[in-house]
Amino acid sequence: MRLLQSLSRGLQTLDFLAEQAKPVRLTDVAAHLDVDKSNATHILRTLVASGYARQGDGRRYEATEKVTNAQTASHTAETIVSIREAWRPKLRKLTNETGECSHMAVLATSQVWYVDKIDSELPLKVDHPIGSLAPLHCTALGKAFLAFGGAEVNGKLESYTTRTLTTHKALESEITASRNRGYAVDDEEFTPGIRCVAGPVFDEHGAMIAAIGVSGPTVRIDDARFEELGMFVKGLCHTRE
Amino acid sequence: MRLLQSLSRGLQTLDFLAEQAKPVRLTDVAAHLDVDKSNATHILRTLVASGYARQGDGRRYEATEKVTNAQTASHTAETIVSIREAWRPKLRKLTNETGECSHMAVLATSQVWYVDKIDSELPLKVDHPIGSLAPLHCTALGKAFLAFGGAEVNGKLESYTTRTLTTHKALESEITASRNRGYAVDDEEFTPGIRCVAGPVFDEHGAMIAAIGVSGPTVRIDDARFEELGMFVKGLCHTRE
DNA sequence: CCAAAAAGTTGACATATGGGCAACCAAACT
DNA sequence: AGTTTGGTTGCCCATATGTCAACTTTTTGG
Repeated sequence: MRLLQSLSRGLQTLDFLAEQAKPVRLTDVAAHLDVDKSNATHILRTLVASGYARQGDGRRYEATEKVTNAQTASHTAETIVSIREAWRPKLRKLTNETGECSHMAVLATSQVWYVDKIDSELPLKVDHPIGSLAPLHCTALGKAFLAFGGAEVNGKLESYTTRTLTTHKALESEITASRNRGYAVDDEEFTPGIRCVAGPVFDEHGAMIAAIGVSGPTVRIDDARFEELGMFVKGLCHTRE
Repeated sequence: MRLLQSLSRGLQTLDFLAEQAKPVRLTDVAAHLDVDKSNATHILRTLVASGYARQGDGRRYEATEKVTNAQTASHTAETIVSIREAWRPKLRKLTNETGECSHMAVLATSQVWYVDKIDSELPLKVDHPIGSLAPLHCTALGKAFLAFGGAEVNGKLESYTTRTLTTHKALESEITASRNRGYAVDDEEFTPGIRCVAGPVFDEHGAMIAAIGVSGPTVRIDDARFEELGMFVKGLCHTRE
C-alpha cells in the first residue's frame, strides 16, 4: 500500500487548520506535522495556491470555505430539519409536562432563529413565532449557545428590560454559571414578565446544533419552579435519543 | 515559487470530486488530471486514507463531508437567514402588488421548507405556516427547485388532489416546461382550490438557494391572471439585488 | 527605540518519492 | 465463454521534495 507523502501531509495540514478556530502560524503547522519549517512553507503555499487555505493578517494561515469544520460549521437546512423532527417529541413532552410553551432555535448570524415551537394550552402564554430572530445575550436559548455552543457576542449589548445584562463582564459570569448549572436562563431580560430556561442539543459529533427551552410568565414561575424547569430541561437534553 | 506537485494534484482531484454530483471513476480522474492511471490510484488512495474521499459501490470515488461543494451543498442557517432578510422587500412587493400570499422556501431533505411569508390582506387566503414542510413534486416552490436547483424526486409521487402529477414522466415534462417558462406552477396539485407560481433565488455563485412564490385561490386566479403572476414572479427573480 | 530572539523565506543538495510504463487482475458487456 | 474496458501492482529511474543551513523579516522585551 503506497501513499503519497506530500499529499498526506498536506491533508493533515488541512485537518489541522480546519480544527483550529483561530488562524495558525507556520511554525505550529511544522511542529504539528513534525517537519521542517521550510517543508511547512511549501505545503502551505501549495494549499493557498489551490484555494484550500488562505493567509490572513499576521501571516497566519486558515482553511478556506472549501473545507468543512465540524466544530465551527453552521448547520445546513437538511440537518436542522432532521434534528427538529427528531426532537419534536421531546419538545411536546416539555410542554405537556410543564404546561408552558417550548421552543427550538438554531444559531444564525449571532442571533437565535426559532425553528419550532409547541404552544401552551393556557390562555396566558409566550409566543416566539417560528422564523423570528432574537438576540443571544438576553434569551435563554441564546445563552445556551454562548455557554455550550461556543458562540460569541460581538459589540454592544442592547438593553431590552431593566434586567438585561449589558456588560460583557456580567454576561461572561452568567455564561459560566449556566455552564456549571447545565442550563441557561432568561429572567425577564428580554421581555418583562417572561422567564425562560434552555439547554443545548448536540449532534452525533458533539457539536451543538440547536437549543430547546420553555418559557412562561413570571406569575406562574416562582424561583422554585424556575429551578425545577431548569432541571427538567437539563434532564431532557442529556437523555440520549 | 515552489509548489508541491503531488499535493497540488491531490487538491485538484478533490476539487474535481467535489464538483461532480455523482461518484467518479478512477479513469475519469486520471483523464482530468492528465496523469497515468497508476498515479491516479495513488492519489485517490491517499485521499481515502486521509478521510477526504471515499469509495462507493462500483468502486467509484466521491468526496467526503470534509469538503464543501458549492453546487450541492445545502445552505447553512446563516445563509438562509441573510437571504431571507435580503429578499423580504421583494416578498412584500409580491404581496402588495398581487394581493396574494407570498412565500419563501428552501430545500431540506427532498422537501420544501417554508422560511418566510407575507400574508395576504384578503379574507380568503392561503397559509403555509413558516417552518412547515411540503413535497417537491406538487408545489410551485418545490418544482422551482426541481427545475432550477437540480433537486430530484426519489420514489413514489404521492397524490394529494386529482390534479397531482403522479408519474415521473409527466413530472419530467412539466419540469422542462417550467425551465422554458422561467417559473414553476402548481395548479391545484397540492390543495384543491389553490394555484401557485414560483421562481428561483440564486446566491452569488449562481447556486439556487431558495424559491419564492405567490399562492391564491383559483376563484381569483383565472388562466390569464395565472400567467400574469408567473411573469411577475419571473421578473422579480431575475432582477439583480 | 534598539537589541535579541523568534518566525518565516530562500537556495542548494542528495535521495527518497512518486510518476510513468507495462504487465497483470477484475468487471462488464455481448 | 470471449472480448473489452476499468483498475491494480511492481519495478525503475528521474525528479520532486524533504532536509539542512544561511539569510531576511517580524516580534518581543528591556
